[in-house]
Amino acid sequence: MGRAPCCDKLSVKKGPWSPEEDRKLKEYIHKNGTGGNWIALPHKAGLKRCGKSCRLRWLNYLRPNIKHGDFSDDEDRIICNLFTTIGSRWSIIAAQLPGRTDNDIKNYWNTKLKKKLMHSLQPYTTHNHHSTTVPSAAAAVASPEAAPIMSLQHLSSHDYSHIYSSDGSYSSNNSMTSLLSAAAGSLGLLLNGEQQATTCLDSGGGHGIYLQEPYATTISSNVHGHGLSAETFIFGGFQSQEDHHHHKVLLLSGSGAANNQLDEQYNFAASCCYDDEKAPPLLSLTGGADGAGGTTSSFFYDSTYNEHTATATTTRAGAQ
DNA sequence: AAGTTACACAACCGCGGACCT
DNA sequence: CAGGTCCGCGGTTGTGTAACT
Repeated sequence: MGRAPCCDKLSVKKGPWSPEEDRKLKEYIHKNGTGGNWIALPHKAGLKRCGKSCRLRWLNYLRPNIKHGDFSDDEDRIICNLFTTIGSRWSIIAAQLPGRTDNDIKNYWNTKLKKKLMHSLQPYTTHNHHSTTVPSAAAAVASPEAAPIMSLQHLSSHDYSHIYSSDGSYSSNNSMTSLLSAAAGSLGLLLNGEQQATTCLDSGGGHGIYLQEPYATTISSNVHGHGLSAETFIFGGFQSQEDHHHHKVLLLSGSGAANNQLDEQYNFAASCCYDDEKAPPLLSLTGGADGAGGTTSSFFYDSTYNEHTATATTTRAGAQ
């Protein structure tokens, strides 16, 4: 048989913790430790709380050396880098930031950092050089003919990539997609309904995103053919201008493993765009992928990238 | 001043893997 | 090995408060 039930859900208190409850919990843990059993702890400590609730309160708030308050620029950078590398693995990210909890970082990302990142990618129209609203990728797809080409302010107008949705129905409400949409909008990407099959890695017949040659290097993949979702990942390419001073990295990112018929396995880091003459890279990009079912890809990038050392290849046996 | 909306943060919920009996 | 609970995680919701109308 197993263990005793966690707690009597009807008799436990919920909601915000009172100072008195905090005091009891702190006192108990200081004297006895957690004892490796959160379920039994509240009863022993004289608290009418679920063990899970006690654990959360302790780990996220009462534990010593917890850091509250503003995040530093360094912390921002670490969070951005790790998020784009491993996704929303908050506990792993928190492990890299002493004093910060996963919950803290998660909240910070959702409420501030994501917006901050978006704001740093403010677009403008390159056709007439006046400010305009950022069109989401989804909106651009819905009305491709009306979608203005967007670009970063410091990128010249010829420095475009075009991004395509295979069926023109690129849309999703998941947050990664929203981020990517906004990023696409600010990176000179134009979505429309055409398909660029030659560089397609789409294994599921769904809404792959394709970078138009000659700039295309890497492609998105829709593993299960259900549009963008948590199981879907996108990765993007990069390009540079001839003068070696302006490097643009397209933010199209994600990570994941696909157990589809092609047995593709990917583990990607992400990227962002930057102009190394104006600012250091916001995010870096590393990664690679391998596929046992006929797909091979390699993809790497680092902050010392230049057009001679960086490569990105995407090949798919029998798919061309 | 009152009502409404937006935001930040704390806490809860449900799931999956680890573990116990 | 099976059946059950525990633990930790990530997503979501709830709550308090500031800003706005």
